[in-house]
Amino acid sequence: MLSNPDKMLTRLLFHISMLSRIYRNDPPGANIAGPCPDKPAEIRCAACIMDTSLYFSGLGIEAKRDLQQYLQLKRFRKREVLYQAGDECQYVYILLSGEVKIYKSLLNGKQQIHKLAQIPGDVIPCEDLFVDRHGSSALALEDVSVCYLKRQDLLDSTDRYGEIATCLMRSMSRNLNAYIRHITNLGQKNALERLASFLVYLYDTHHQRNLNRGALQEALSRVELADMLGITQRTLIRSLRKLEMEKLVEIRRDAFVIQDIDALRIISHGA
Amino acid sequence: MLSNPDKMLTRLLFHISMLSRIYRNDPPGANIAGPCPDKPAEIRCAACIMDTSLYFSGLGIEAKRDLQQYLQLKRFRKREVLYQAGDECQYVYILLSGEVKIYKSLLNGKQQIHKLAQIPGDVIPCEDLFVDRHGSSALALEDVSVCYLKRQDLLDSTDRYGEIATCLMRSMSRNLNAYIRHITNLGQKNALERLASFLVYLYDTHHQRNLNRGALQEALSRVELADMLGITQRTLIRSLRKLEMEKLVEIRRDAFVIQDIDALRIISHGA
DNA sequence: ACCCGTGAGTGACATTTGTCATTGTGACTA
DNA sequence: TAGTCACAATGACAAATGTCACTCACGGGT
Repeated sequence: MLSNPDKMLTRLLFHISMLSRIYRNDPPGANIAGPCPDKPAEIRCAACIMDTSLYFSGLGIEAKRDLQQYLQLKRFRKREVLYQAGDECQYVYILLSGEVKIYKSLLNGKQQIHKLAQIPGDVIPCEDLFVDRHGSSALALEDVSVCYLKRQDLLDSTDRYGEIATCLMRSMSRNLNAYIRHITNLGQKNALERLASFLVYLYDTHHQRNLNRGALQEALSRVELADMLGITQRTLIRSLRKLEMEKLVEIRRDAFVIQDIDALRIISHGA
Repeated sequence: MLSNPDKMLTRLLFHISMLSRIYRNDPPGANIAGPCPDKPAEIRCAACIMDTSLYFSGLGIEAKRDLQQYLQLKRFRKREVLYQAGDECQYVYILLSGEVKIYKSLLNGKQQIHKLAQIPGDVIPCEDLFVDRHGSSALALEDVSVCYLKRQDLLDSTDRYGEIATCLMRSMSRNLNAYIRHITNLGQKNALERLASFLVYLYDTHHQRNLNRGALQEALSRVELADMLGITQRTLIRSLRKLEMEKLVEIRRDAFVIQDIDALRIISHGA
């Protein structure tokens, strides 16, 4: 089976040579040692990969270079923790591939997933950029690769290049709207409608990223999906059953297959 | 009865003369015509009022001046609409006094209030800064006064002065965290816990603004409060009854009087 | 091939929440 | 002072959701 994230990463690595040249304003034929010859190519590529980011791709060369000096590459294994609520908020991560859940734990053991980072370029943690300690926890749902840099370095870079601030603001703005949608779902919709909304979201994001249209893979367990939708596992499965009965979606162990996206959209908007 | 918002505005107006002097680097005794002598004092004051804003007070003089040229003052009557979802997103408002609800309407007529702007300096709409059309609607819950300027002027100003971008990012960051809290409340708490959370929030924000500690006035109707907490009016009132029975809060027609904030905090964290 | 662990799914019942029609209450007006 | 209006509050019942103990199914390791 083909693993899309890895494929994407490979494609990105392919572009490194061209991009690193551009950053240094070298002529096309020049030797591509890159600006930091002491670091392995994988790390040098970090900044280049930003070109595929939804937010950072529009940056000018100067700004990119400025960020590049701080950027490092890192991988997290499936189920590995990026950070936990209460930890010092030292690093900012830019997602390259994989999926990360960001969640808050309550005293009674419940947890609320408030964000899934899955689009390359997603900034983690967007909400804690100006906070000393993390308010949420982050965990890799699959193998994940990220660029990361010190939060303070990013803020410094932001001061030097206004464009970077704009990128961050766009990212935050996008997040704000995603949160508003989430709030509206949780506040005004019943379990079935929330589930339909999630499936529509999944469908749309997969299309947006041109992933295979048939089966929507999702790394969340049933309990995690329930934690995100603000329902219990029991209710989630009841709702899944119902959508399956009505032939709107096919439920596989590891993926969902949408059979009637229009009907799902209608349900998600509230009966 | 003493109206706090108006009192605050009066106090702000009192500071104008001093502040406008500072902006122009005039000696203390100079004539205070202000940088825009063609506009009435009320409008000129707009920029100065920013000094009391949670976000803009830290700006340097140059940045403030830059913003000042665009700022205008405006008042909205109780129940007046600032903007509606779908409208062109042309202006940005900075709250001076009063309270504004920001909400999303669903097709089935329900509405979800996702934010109450009530702290002087709150930026409205924080989430639509990079969007052409409003995603939510905003309505004044009481008489409201705001500074406002064109969205594009603000963005231009942001490009010239990085500090302004930082202010906006801090504001957005604060909003993000407020939304995350809201999501967690809606997703993981029952009606009683949500209500307790709201009362605690009300208590804390009133204290933060040094309002009278006894009765917490709230401009929301019961239905609106229910719309914010994601429950129905029926359930809201049931929960209010329960807290009243247990002597944790006294319910007046126009205000809440907290009787046991610690117990409320415990309830709000989930049993 | 078997065991075992983890997560998915189920059934029965309790509890919470929603629905809807109706009544109560205070504020404003004529 | 009565009339009127909007909002607050209630009762009875229906529906949705949660709880909890349980079974089922798959995959990995030995």
